[in-house]
Amino acid sequence: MYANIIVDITHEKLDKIFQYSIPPELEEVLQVGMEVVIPFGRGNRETKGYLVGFAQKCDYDPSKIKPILHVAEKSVAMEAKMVALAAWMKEYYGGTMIQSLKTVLPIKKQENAKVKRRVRLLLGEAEGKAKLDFYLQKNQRARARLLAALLDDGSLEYELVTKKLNISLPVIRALEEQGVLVLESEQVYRNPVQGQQKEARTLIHTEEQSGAIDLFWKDYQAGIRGTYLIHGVTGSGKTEVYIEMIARVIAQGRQAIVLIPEIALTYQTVMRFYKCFGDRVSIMNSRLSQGERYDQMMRAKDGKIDVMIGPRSALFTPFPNLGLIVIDEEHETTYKSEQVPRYHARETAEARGRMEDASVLLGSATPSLEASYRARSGEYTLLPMKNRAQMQELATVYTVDLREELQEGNRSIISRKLHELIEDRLQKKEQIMLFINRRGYAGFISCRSCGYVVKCPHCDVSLSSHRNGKLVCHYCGYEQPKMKTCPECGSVHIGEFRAGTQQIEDLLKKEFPAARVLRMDMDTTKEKDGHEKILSAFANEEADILIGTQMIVKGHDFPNVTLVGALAADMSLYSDDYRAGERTFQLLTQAVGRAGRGQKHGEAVIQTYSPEHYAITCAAKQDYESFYEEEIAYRDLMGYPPVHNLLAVLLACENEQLLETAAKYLKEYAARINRNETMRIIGPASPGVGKINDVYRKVIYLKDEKYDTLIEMKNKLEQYIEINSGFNKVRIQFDFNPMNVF
DNA sequence: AGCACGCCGACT
DNA sequence: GTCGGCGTGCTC
Repeated sequence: MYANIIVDITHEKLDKIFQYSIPPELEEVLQVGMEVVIPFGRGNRETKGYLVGFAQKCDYDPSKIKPILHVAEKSVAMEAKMVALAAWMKEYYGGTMIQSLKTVLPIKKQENAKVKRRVRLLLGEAEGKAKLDFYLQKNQRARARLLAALLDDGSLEYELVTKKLNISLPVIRALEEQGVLVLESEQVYRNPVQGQQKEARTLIHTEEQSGAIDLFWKDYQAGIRGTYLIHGVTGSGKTEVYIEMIARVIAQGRQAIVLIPEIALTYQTVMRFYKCFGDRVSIMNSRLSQGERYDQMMRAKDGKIDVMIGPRSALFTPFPNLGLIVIDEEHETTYKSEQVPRYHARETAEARGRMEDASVLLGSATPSLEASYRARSGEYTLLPMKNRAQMQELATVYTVDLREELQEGNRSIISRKLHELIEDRLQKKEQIMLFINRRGYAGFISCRSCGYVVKCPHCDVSLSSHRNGKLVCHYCGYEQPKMKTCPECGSVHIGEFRAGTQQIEDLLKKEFPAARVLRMDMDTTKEKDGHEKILSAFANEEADILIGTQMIVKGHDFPNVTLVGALAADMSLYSDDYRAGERTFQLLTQAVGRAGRGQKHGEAVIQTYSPEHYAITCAAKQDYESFYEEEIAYRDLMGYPPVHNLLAVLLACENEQLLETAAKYLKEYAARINRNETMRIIGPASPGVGKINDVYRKVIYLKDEKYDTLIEMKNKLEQYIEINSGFNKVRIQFDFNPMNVF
C-alpha cells in the first residue's frame, strides 16, 4: 500500500503525484485529504503535502520510496473537506488533481512570500562601485551584472532579476550574506470592508416572500438539506429572501456563501448585505490582489466572518461550518469556468452542500433550463415568486417586425414606434434605455463588391475595426492598419458593417438633438470604475437615454426609466449554438423588466427580424412557462442538456496535421469502447473559431442520457491519451455540458 | 522552491 | 592540479 501525495500546489515543476510508503503507525490514521509531512529531495528536508489517494503498487523505483513522517500538526478537517471536493471535481469534470486542488484551495504564497519579492541594494554609491570593481576584477560576472543593475535602480523586482538578468537564486543569496542587498517581500494586508455599521432590520415580507422563507426554514430545521430554486420576477425582492434565510442560518452558528455574477457585484447589492450583517460580511472581487484574497479566505477559516459575497471562486471559501450557499442570477453563464477543471458553480455548490451538510439556494427571474428541469423533476424545491414586491405592473411590450419597417421605407435602426415613444418620454422627462444585443457582431470589415472579409492571419476570426484607425484581433491582439482598397478585387467599397453602440449614439444625436445620451460599452467602461460612474450618472438623471450592450440590463434599478428598446433582439438567436434561444429569451426578459420599476407604468419595444420565434414572443409576453415548454422539447429532440448530457472533447495543437490524426484516433477509440452504443459520437469538427493565435482546434462531441456514462468515457479517454505518446503535443480538455457549442 | 552535482575558468 | 562561482536538473 502506497500513498499518493501532492507535494506543493504552488510550483508547476512539482505538478505531479509522488508516492510514499506508509509506516505501520499511520495505517489506520491516514485519510484522503489530510495534510502530511514528508521527506523531500536530496536533503530529505521536511515538506508538507496533501494525501490525494492510495495505490496498491508503485510505478516508481521501490528502493527510492521514502516513508511519510507524520500527519501535519494543523491538519484541520477543513483542508480534508476541500481536498475531497477537489477529488469530486476531478472526477466530474476531468483534468488533473493538481488543477482541481489549485481551484479549491486558497493559494498560500504567504510564508513563501512570493506575492511580490524585491531585491534592494543596501550599499551607498561609492561602496557599491568599489564592490562592483571587485567583482569585475574577480570575474564574478553574475554578481557584477546584478550589482550594476542595482546601482542603476536601487530596488528591482525578483522576477526581473531572475528572468531578464538571468541571475540564479544562489547568487542573490551570496550577495545577501555579504550585506550587499536584501531580498524582501512586501505584504499588504487590509480589509476591503471598512467599519460598516449594522442597521436594525425592520422588514415586512410579502406573503410570497414569507412563504418561501417558511418552506425553506421548515426543511432546514428538520435537518433536510437540498437545493431550492426561487423563480422570482424582477423586482419580487429575492435579495430580501436571501438575507432572511442567511440570517436564520447564521443564528444557528453556521456560515453562508453568496455567489453573484461579477457584473452584478455592485455597490448597491453589497451595501444591502453590509446593512444587515455589518463587518461579519466580506466581499471578494477580481480587483483584490492575491494576498488580499488569501487574507479574506483566512478570516473566513478563523471564524471572523459569517457571509462571503463574491463571484464563482468565492464558492471555495473555507468556512468551518457552512450552512447555506446562495447563487444569485443562477442562469448566468459566468458560473461555468472556462479553465480546467471546467466546473459549474451550481453543480459544485450542490456537491459541497452534500459533503458539508449545507443547503443550496438558487435565484433567478429566468432560471436556466437546467434548474427548471430539475425543479420539475422534483430534484429541486421550487419557491415561486410571481409578483413584484411593490405590486407594480409589468411593462407593456410592443414587438416590431423590422422587415415590415424596411418594406415601408424606414431604413433606420430605430423603428417608427420606438421613435414615437422616445419622443414622448423625452417630453415627459422620463428616462429611456436602449439595449443592443451585439453578441457575435463586432464591427468587421468586408468588401461590398466581392464579399472579402478581412481576417486575422493567426486566428480564424475576422478583425474588428477600432477607432484609432487600426484593425484588431480580439483573440490574439494582432493589429494591422485599416486598408483603403480591397486586397482581393481592388474595389474601394471596403468598409465596416457596424451596428454598435457608437453608431446608435451618433444616430440619436442626429434625430433627437436635445436628448442627453450616455453610452456604456467596452470603450466607455475601460477606465477604473467606469461602469459605476456611468450607471450612477444615469441614476442621478444626468442623461435621458442610456445605450448599451448586455451589461445595462443586469441588476440595476432606475425608477425613472419607463421605456426600454431592444434594438436587434434576434442577433443572438442565430449563432449556431444550442443555448442561443435561452440566452435571447433571458436577455430580452431582463431588458423588458427594466422598464417601469418605479411608480410609473413602463413600456418596451422589441425590434426583430423574426417576430414569430418563440424566444421573442415568449419574452414579449414575459411568459417563462411557454418558453420552457418549447425549449425543453427542442433540447429533448436534439439530445442536448439538460435532458441529455453532452461532453465536448477539445483538442488543440500548433500542427494541423498532427491535430487531425489525434482527433481521428481519439474518435475511433471512443467509438470502439462504446460497446452498447448508447452514446452518440459527433465529429471531429472544427469549432466556430478553428484557430487562435496559430493554434488549431478540433472538437469531438459525445452525447448520452447518463452523465455517469460520459464520466466513464472521459476516464477511459484520459487513460488512452496518457499511454499514447502520439497525444503528447496535443492539448486535450474535457468540457461537460459546455456553455456554447459550435 | 531548494538543494547538490558537475562544468569551467582562474589561480597556486 | 585545486578552488570556487554558477547554471542545471531532480525531487517519490
